Formats: sequence, C-alpha cells, structure tokens
Amino acid sequence: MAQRKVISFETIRVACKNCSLATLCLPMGLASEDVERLDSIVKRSRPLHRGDHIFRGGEHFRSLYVVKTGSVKTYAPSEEGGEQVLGFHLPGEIIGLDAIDKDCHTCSAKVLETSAICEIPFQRFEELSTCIPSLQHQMYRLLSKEIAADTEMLLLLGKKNAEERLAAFLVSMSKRLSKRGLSPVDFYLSMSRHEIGNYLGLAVETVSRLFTRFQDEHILKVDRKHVEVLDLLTLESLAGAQSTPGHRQHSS
Amino acid sequence: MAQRKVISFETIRVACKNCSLATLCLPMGLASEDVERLDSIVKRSRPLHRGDHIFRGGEHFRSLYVVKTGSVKTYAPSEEGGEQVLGFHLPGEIIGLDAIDKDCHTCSAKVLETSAICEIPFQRFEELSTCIPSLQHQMYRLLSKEIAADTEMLLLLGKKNAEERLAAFLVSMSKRLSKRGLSPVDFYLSMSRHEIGNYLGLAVETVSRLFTRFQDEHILKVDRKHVEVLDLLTLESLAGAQSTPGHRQHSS
DNA sequence: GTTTCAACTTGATCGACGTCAAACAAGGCT
DNA sequence: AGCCTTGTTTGACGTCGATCAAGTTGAAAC
Repeated sequence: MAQRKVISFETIRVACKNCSLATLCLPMGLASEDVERLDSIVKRSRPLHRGDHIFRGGEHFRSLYVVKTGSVKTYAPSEEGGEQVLGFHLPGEIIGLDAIDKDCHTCSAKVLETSAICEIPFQRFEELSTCIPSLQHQMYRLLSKEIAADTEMLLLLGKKNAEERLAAFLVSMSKRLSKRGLSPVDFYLSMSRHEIGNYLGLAVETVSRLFTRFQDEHILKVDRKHVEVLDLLTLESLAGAQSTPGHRQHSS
Repeated sequence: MAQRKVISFETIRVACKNCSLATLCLPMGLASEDVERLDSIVKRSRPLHRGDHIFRGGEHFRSLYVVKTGSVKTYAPSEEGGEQVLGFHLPGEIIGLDAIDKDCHTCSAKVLETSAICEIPFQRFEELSTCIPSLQHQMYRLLSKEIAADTEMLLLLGKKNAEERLAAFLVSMSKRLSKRGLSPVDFYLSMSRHEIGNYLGLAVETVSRLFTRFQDEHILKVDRKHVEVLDLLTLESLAGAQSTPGHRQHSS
C-alpha cells in the first residue's frame, strides 16, 4: 500500500493525535480523549493541486478548513477579475472563519501548491465544542488570534511604506515557517510576486524592485521563489520600524 | 429619584432584557431566561467622559466591553506618540475581542464622548456560554463578524483611493446609525478629522479637502461634525466602486 | 533544439496624496 | 470681553510608488 520512493498522500491521512501540527492546530491543549472526539468529525479528502479551490465566495458555509500540508491563499474577488489577497495560510492554520456569521463564504480560497486539507463540518464542531469546554476555549482563542492578525495587517496597510511592508511580510513568513520546524532563513515562497504585491497593497514592480534592493543591501539572497535571509535583525528592524520622520508618506 | 428635565444616567442602568440594543448586542436570539443569566454577570459602571480609557494596550485581559450609549475608538499606540486608529464603535458593539488569545490587550480603547459601557467578565462569560449553546453560537458569530469587518477594511486600505475611502466610511456610519434607529442622512460625527484620516490611512488635509469636494458636488452638507447626506446613492457608488481604470493608484 | 508563454526585472514618467505652511474658526478659561 | 489652545481649512510644493513600456529569464510543449 505505501510505496517507498514516492510518499503516498494516503499515508498523510493520519489522525489528529498523530499529526505533527497538534501543537499549532485546533487540538492544541486538548485532552487526548477529546482530540479523538474532534478527530472523529474531521474529513480528510485527497490532496488538492495548484489552483484548485477549497471554496469560493458566495458559497454556502458548511465547514471550516485547516491546511495540513502545502499552502493556501484567500482572496476577495471582485467584478472585473480584480481581487484582494487576504492572506497566505500555512499548515495548521484555519480558513473560513469569516463565514460563520453570514453563513456564507465572503472570500475564496485556492491552494498555491499541492496541499492536503482537513475539513471540519462546522455544525458538528459547534455541537462538540458545547460538550468540551477546552475546545470552546480554544476556538475563542483562534478567532481572537485571527482578529489580532487582521489588526496587525491594518496597521501595515495604514501606516507602513513599501519597504516596511515587504520586510514585515518576510519576517512573518520566517517566523511562521520556523514554528513549523522549517528554516527561518532559507525558504521557498509558494506565491508569485504579483500575489505578494496584491496582498501588501503594492504593485508587482515595486515588490520586484524591493527584492532587488534587499539583495543589493545584503539583507537577502533571492533566486526566484527561493529566499535566503542573510540579515534577519536588519529585516526585523525594517519591518517594525516607525521609520525616521521624513522617510515615509503616512505619519498621522 | 428620576428627574424630569435631565435624564439621569442612573436610569440608563437597565437590565439587558429592557435594553433597546437587545437585537444588536450579545443577547440577540437568546431565550429570555438566558438573557437574565447573561445579565447577571454584566457590570454597569457609571458613565465615562470624553478621553477616558476603557482599557489600554498591554493591560491584562479580564473583560469584554459593550458600548451602551456614546461612542468609542480603539487604536494601536506606538512609541513616539503615533497611533493607528483601528475602529469606531457604536452602541451594541463589542470591544476587546482581539485580547482573548494573548490574554492581554493589544490595543487601547477610549471614549469619544460621554458614554455608558457594559463590562462582561470574560471568564464568567465563558463558563456561561458552555451552559448556553445559543450564547456560544452568538459569540462565534460575533467573532466571525469582527473578522469579516476587518477583512473589508483590508480591502479598503489595500485597494481604494482617498475618495472611495471617505465615501465608504460615511456609508458605513450611515448604515450603522440607521440600524440604531437614527437618521442615515443626518448625523453628528463624534471623532475628529484627524481621527478619521488616521483610521482611513489618509492625512487630515486630504480628509478635509474631500469633505469640501463632496460638499461642492452636492453629495453632502457639512458643518463641522454635523453631516447631512444629500445624495446617498452617489455616495454608495463612490464607496463600492472599483473606480474607472486609470483613476486610481492600486489596481493589482 | 526552437517556440511560446507567463513571470519577473528594470527603466522612465507621472500623478495622487503627503508634507509644509499659514490663515481661520470655535470653544474654554481667566 | 480678550486670550489661548486645538481643530479645520486651504494653498503650494515634493515624493513615493503606480503606471507604462520594454527587455530578460525560465519552464513547458513540441
């Protein structure tokens, strides 16, 4: 059943209790018996491929989704083909939280590379969280965390200039990859320059120029989607910075 | 006890079940016995005055707060006195949701005018929501709604130009005031131009110029904080618009 | 190999909006 | 009343980053 050379995606269909994401994902902090109860409602479908949609804006809301492997982008499509990228999601992150209120997805989610996704039927989840206080607590925390993340993004878009935005994006990727056991200073970006720019409220050209600039300043080494962070400290200071007055447009 | 000419704030200390916000606020959709249980944990302090803080960034998180009367702004303070306004909150809206995860407030909240605030100790709330499934459901919805609102704000800051931003802000105020039984076309703004600009990622001067422009175009009639909307339809189309290509900076 | 196509890079130009500056209006205080 | 502080408006000017345009690179197809 399991082959040696090619890791079958079937083997990835492990239960929550064996999943390496248990400390990042919903089961975080749950008693093992409760993890099993949660596990029993999770659906694991076969892997999706680059460009596949998990859901589309306007669809009826049934389930939350968790990235198990790979990566996902969420975006708000608009008439005329334009879109606003809302986020890039790594393993352990939950998608679809914004749909609970309206009972309808307001954004779309598509995978950026071959990805395994766990589906959590929300109604059953809600019933379960009524019985398991620590699961309810965990869910409150997750929703709150999402709000806090959006808040940080508002600050980025409202106050930071182009350089600070890209630096903040790279630092964020670095930190999140690190939490998942990957190198914080050597990684591959699964999204295009265009998608990065869209996400950060910048034109593609600006993103490209900044990558070049960072490379010239020996902060990064970039080869297409492969990024090596040479000077994480400088990158972090660029990201956090209220840059020196006079260097930016927004200061109010 | 109750005087005739001046409405004492003491008289506003009504229970949830008698509160006019019941259809907008947490009790929405709860059985009346459950509303009373919720009511029993709510603390109602005396009114706060312009500039008073409800909480400050960095403080330990204990309670959620609901605006009962008046209005509140939340903002992320930064070193050097700079700040990013994160939102303006009207009666029935909940504040502090972003603090649940970190158990610590990440932003500050101060009242913009004399306001009554309900305090909901979160730990007691959480216990209660374990017992009352419909309360849990309502809380999930509220958290989700907050995420959806933030998402819309990301779109505004990421894609819209100055005119679209101010129009969207005014339409949003109009809609929210209308839901609270106030006129959608004649209202007073409790925040300054500076705060509006900060919130929308614009300079004060830009906001001021846009108010003047909207007035010249007979879309608004503005007298300081008093706004009359003369042409709500046009305002809405300005707000929603992917404006015609070539008229804006961000199009990606 | 050649072709094709999309993604990316680089340069030149331009405009929306920020910054600077100054005048003006409105409360609040003595 | 007069004074002071703060918020708002208006104009002149500068700049960051968008837009336009052209070239480069790499991957996939044949």
